[in-house]
Amino acid sequence: MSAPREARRPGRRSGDSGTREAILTAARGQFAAHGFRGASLRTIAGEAGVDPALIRHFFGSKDDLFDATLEVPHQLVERIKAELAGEPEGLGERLTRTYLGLWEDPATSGPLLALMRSAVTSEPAAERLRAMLGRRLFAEVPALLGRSDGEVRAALIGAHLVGVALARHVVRLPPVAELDLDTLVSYCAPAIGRYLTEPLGAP
Amino acid sequence: MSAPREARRPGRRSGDSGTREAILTAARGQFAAHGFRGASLRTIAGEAGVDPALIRHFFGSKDDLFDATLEVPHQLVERIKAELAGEPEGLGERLTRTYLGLWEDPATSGPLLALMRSAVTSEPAAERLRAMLGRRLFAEVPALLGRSDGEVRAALIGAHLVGVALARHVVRLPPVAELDLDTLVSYCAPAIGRYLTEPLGAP
DNA sequence: CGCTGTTTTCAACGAGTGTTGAATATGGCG
DNA sequence: CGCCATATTCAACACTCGTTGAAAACAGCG
Repeated sequence: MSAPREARRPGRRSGDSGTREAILTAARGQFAAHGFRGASLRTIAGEAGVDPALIRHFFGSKDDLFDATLEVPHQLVERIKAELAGEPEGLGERLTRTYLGLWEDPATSGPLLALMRSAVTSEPAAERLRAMLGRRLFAEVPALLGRSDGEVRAALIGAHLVGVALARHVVRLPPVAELDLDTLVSYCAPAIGRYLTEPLGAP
Repeated sequence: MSAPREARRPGRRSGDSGTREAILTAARGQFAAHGFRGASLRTIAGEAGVDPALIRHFFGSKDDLFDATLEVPHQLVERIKAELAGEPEGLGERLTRTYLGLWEDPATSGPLLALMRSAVTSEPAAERLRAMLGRRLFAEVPALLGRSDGEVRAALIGAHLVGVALARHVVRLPPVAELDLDTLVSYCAPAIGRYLTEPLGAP
């Protein structure tokens, strides 16, 4: 089934063993699959073909390892901010396509899953998410959009999109999970667009 | 800090000790706070002022206890179905107010939180949620709405509302969490209404 | 009263957790 | 070559977890 099981003796390996990266990759996978609490250092180490003690040597505690995993989402926030700075024509559709597209690519969906699974279960992780979104995204949206109530609009849009991603990729609810990306985008984009431009509140 | 610590000796207690209900209440609280994995039988038992072994005596395994906790959400599904059967005038607003209102009342928000936290982290719980929504809600929506694509519409509405509830009550994202219910409903209701009535897809 | 069934605690097992200190091998520098 | 820093494993500690079998106290019925 898996790699040869000759018990490896201690000591440094030959050549450029990309062990550090292997651990990070395994950690992302496990955090994405089971959340922060559900993922165990022993499983992560096993998947990386490594002793658990090595994780501590490289990263310190389990929390520190989780932090090291959160670099990618930071880049994603930047990507969305860049999108918002573009021309407002068709912004709603581009936004939903970009965001939902991030969930289709395993390379980016992994960290997003990990963040979601962990933020829902552990308060410290939720705090990190709040800080990341609040300080780095919402704070700049009003300026980018040229509207004073941009923060609320951004939050509503985020809530809707996250809800769709959750239904599609976490709970895998049949109707939303089985649509292909293009039709799903065409369904959601109008609502997103209206949150961007139309007046808020009751008519 | 807490109750008197006289070590209680074994044996039945006097009178009608509502212990079974106490365990259920504590379980709901802990599952809501930490999800299925994060909640421990020992903590639940401690909060109910009871030995962990008593949980097994009443409910069996931890999974069985969790199942016993899921009665309330079943009732909530029925409540939403009743709403959908009402007159279509202003249905969007009534729906979002009803659903988001469920999250404001601690009695109903507890089980919802537990379900959400657990469905996101554990696949069996997600399966239960899928079954509950798929069989008991989505299956009947097309008939209730008198539209063939009612299932997709219901899923999109659900995704949006769940996303808002998640932002407001789980992650507690400032803009959405701090609005009072009425304005929040007035912001979201139009989008929900359009998912109910307007043609789906790109213009 | 005595018997039976239910409720309750106790003590413990076995597995899994994060973490730690020490031992061993390799790489690269002087 | 010799030396030090780095990479790697091993063995173990101190917990916590879910689960279990048995014993003790009470309730209610005959």
